[in-house]
Amino acid sequence: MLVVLEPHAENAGRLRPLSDAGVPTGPPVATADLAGAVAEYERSARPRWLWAATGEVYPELLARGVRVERCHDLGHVEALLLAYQGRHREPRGFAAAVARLRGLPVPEDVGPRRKSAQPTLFEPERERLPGDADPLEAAVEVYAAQRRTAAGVAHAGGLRLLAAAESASALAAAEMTHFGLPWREEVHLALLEETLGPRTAPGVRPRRLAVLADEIAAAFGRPVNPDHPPGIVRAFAREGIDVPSARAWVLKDVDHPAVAPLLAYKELARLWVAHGWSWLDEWVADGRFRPDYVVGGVVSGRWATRGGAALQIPRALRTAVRADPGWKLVAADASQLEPRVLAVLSGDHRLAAVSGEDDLYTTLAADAFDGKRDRAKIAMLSAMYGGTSGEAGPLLAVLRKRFPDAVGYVEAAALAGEQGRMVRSRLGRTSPPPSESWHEATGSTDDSEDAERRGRRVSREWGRFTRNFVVQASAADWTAALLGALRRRLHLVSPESHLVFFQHDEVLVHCPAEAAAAVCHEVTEAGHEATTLVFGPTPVHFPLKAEAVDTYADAK
DNA sequence: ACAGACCGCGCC
DNA sequence: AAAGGGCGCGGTCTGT
Repeated sequence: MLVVLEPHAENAGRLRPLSDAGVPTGPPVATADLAGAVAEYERSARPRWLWAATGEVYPELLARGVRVERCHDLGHVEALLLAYQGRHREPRGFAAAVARLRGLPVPEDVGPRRKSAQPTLFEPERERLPGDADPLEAAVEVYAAQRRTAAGVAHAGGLRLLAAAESASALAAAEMTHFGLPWREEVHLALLEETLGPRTAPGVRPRRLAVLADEIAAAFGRPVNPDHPPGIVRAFAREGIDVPSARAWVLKDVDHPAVAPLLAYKELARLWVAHGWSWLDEWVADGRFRPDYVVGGVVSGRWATRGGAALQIPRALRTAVRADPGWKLVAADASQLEPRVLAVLSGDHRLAAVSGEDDLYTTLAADAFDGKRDRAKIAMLSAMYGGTSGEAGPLLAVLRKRFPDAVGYVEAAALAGEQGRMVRSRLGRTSPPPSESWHEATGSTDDSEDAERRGRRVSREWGRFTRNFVVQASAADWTAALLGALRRRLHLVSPESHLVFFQHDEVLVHCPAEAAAAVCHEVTEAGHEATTLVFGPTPVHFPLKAEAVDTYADAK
C-alpha cells in the first residue's frame, strides 16, 4: 500500500491511504501528531510513503525518532522522468509537476539554499502549489501521471527500479545528515595547530603560512602574493622563467628557490582555507559533521553536497573521522566500479573475465599490458574519459584490439555526443541535450578554418561527456541500488547502525562494535543485491570490500 | 557592494 | 600535434 502525506508546521499534517496503483482507499485524515501517525503505519503496514520531497518531510520525522522503510519521492522521480524525455531544463520538483499537469504557469525551481550545521530560526520555505491545489490530491495526480509516463517507455522496468532506488537514496541522505559523520574536533584542532601553527583570526595567515610567504618573497627579492596565480607567473617571468600557469604540477619541475616554499604554501593554504578553524566552527557540532547532500545533484545521477565540501574531505583529515567509544566504522569501497560497469554494459566477455579478480587493473595488465598495471589503468581511464594525451593513444589502441566490445561501447557513446544525441544509463538516467551555443558552434555555416576548428572541438568535448556519462551514470544506478539495499539490511540486522557517509563509490556505516562483523556481511550482500537488481545475472564481479575500523584514515 | 569569470586544488 | 570525465569551494580580479 501507499500513504500520501502532507506535512504542516509543528508535526501536524494530513494522510491518505492509497492502493498500490495509487487509487485512494480511504478519506484524507488530519492529525496533530504526524510523526506518531507515521510510526503507527510503519509498525502496522510498512507502506510506501508518497510525498513531494523527502528533504522537506523526513528530517522532521527523524528528529522525532521515526524511521520509514520506503518512499516515492515525487520531486526526484519527476526530475528523472523529465530527463528521460530530454527535458532537463524544465523546472523539476513537485510544484512544477502539478502546474504542468493542470496547465498552469510553471514555477521556476527554487534556488539552492546553502545550509550549515548551525540550527536555523526559520522553517525552510515549502513550495507553494500553483492555483491553490490541494496538496494531497495533487500528489495523487502527479503519482498517477508518473506511473503512466514510466510505464510507457522502453526503459519501463529500469525507470521503476530507478525511481525506487533514487527515493531510497533520498531517505539515506536525510539519515546521513541526521545521524552525522562522527568527527573528533580535538583531533582536527591538533592537526591544524601542528601543521599551521596556533589558531588565528579569520583571514589572518597562521604562523607557518606567514613564514612560507616570507620565504617566497625572499626568493623573489620582492613581495609576491602566493594566493595570486598571475602574480606568480609574472614573478617567474621576471626571473627569466616562463611558466604557462602557477599550478603545482607545473611548478614542481621548475628549478628556482621560490618553488619549494610555494608548493608547501599551496598545500597548507588549502587546508587552512577549506578545512581550517572556520570550517570546524561552521560544520561540526556535537562531534558530528552534517553535510547537506543533494541526491542526484549531478546530471549523471551522482550526489553533490551544498556547503561543507563533504565530498572532498582531504585524506590528511580522515583521522578526525572516528567511531564513538564502543562503536566501529565499517568502511566499504566498490573498487574500480566504473570499468566493471563498462564490462557489463558492453557485454565484453573478455573484460568480464578480467573483472573476476579483486584488482581488475592487475589482471588487465597481465592480459594485455605486459603486466604493467600503470599502463593498464591509463588505458582504461582514457577509454572512459576520452583522454588521448601522452601515452594514452597507443595504450588505448592496445585496449581496443584486445577488448573491442568494451572500447566500442564507449566510442559509440562518444559518437552520439559528438552528433548531439542523448545517451542513457542502464536504468534510464539520460544525458542532457547540448546547449544552444553548442548547436551554434557545431552547426555553423561559417566555413572559416577557425569556426570549423571550434566546431570540432566543441563537438569532441560533448563526446567526452557522453562517453563518460554512460559509465558514470550507470555506476550511479548501481550505488543508488546499493544504498537502498544496505539501509534496509542494516535496519534488519542492527537497527542501531546507520549509514553516515557516502561518496560516489564508498560508504561508511557507524555501528556498535559487536555488530561490525554482521554489518560487513550485509555490505557484501547488499553489493550482490545491487548488482543483480541493476544488471541482472552477469559474470562481472563487483567486489565491495568492507572492513571495520576505528578511524576513516585506516580504511583501505 | 556585488555578481560572475577565471584559476587552482581537494575528492571520486 | 594535441587532445582527458564529474563536482564544490575559496581566492583574486573585473565589470557594473
